[in-house]
Amino acid sequence: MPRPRTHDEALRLRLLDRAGVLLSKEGAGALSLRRLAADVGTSTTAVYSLFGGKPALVRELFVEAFHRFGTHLGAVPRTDHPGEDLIQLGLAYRRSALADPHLYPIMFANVLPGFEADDQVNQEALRALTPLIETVRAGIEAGLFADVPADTVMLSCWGIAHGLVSLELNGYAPEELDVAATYEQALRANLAGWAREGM
Amino acid sequence: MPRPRTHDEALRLRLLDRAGVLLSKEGAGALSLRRLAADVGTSTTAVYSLFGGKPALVRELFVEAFHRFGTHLGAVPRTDHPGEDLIQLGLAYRRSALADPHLYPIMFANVLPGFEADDQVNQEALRALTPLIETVRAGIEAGLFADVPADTVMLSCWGIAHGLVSLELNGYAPEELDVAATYEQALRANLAGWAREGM
DNA sequence: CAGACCTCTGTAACGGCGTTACCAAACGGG
DNA sequence: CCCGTTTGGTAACGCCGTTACAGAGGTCTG
Repeated sequence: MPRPRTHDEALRLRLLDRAGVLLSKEGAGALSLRRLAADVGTSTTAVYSLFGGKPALVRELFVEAFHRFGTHLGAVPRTDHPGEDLIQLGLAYRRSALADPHLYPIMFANVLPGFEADDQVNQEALRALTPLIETVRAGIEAGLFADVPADTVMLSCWGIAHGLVSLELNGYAPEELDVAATYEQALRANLAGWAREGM
Repeated sequence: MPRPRTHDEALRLRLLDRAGVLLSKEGAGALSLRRLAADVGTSTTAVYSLFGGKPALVRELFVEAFHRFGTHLGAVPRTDHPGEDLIQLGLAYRRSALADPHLYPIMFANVLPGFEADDQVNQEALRALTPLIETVRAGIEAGLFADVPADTVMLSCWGIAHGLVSLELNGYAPEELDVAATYEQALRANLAGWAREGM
């Protein structure tokens, strides 16, 4: 005999949406339950009914961020050239991060105190990276890389993309540098470094 | 006719030291002025007299973190082989980050709300990376790399190190992988990718 | 159709936070 | 010796996340 869900779903979406906007436009410090509730026209208690608290709401943003991220990566078409596919994945990685820059630190830096990604949500999140894994595997099967485990190449590709994007978002890219071009060059260099001798 | 500095310097150091310990052992959420003052046996007002507020205290931790970081990097000897020197710098980079893992996000992720590194402190901090810059320049002069700007190679080396260390600290390294070995492999691959054709 | 019941959500409170106003104490200079 | 200045403690303010409590409003039962 529960009360039927009336405004719940709509309110839930409005809260999540507004939380994302607050985060994207004003950063992590601006995301307070009181302000969020006031903006949406409800009370802080709603967050506790619908989510369970602030960390739980942040958790939803976390999976949402990875979902968008996975969409960006999944949109990259697979061709018969895994090497070039990896480059395109890397470019999509950066585009996704720059699309909403405040979502990126939620995924990869623990920028929201009180929220620690548990193993379950983490593994769920990492599914966004399956295009990367599969393309690395395809590259190995195509004989592109030297004899190293797939995880090694995968972590290296992820690392260079994450590192450069993270540095760029934190303002550490030299001003006079063409960041986009440098980024792509670095992706290609990293890939070339793993190439089988003579390729 | 100012009152002489009596306990100031000692109290100042005790506060900074304790703040570093709190940060390293319990994370960013545990660093509150009230707790810090209580632990050191003073009052929160002392922080305002000695530093000017919490962001100012965090700023001191920020420069301290970069100072230790620069010490680690500066301890790497220069040889006649800039390529190998770069690898050793990369290894020192990771050692430094793992030495006190909670200091690393202070430098490169904005994990402390309310503190944003201004340009002055940022440029001062980046001096810790001068060994990296100089070694890249030495590599270019030695003809190690293809014809690309020093900043490009430098950013790439920094990016792969930062990216892998950051992923490792956030628990994203696959468990079955030998992270240290993979890290060094990735450094070498990245370097090889920039190498002049036929080197 | 009426009343019991459960869910939802607003009000108000609690403890903790950073910050600030105020003030007593401590020391150097005249 | 006392005055001026700095230091740092007490207490308050306005935030925050969280929670106890109560009222409102649909839903099933009789």
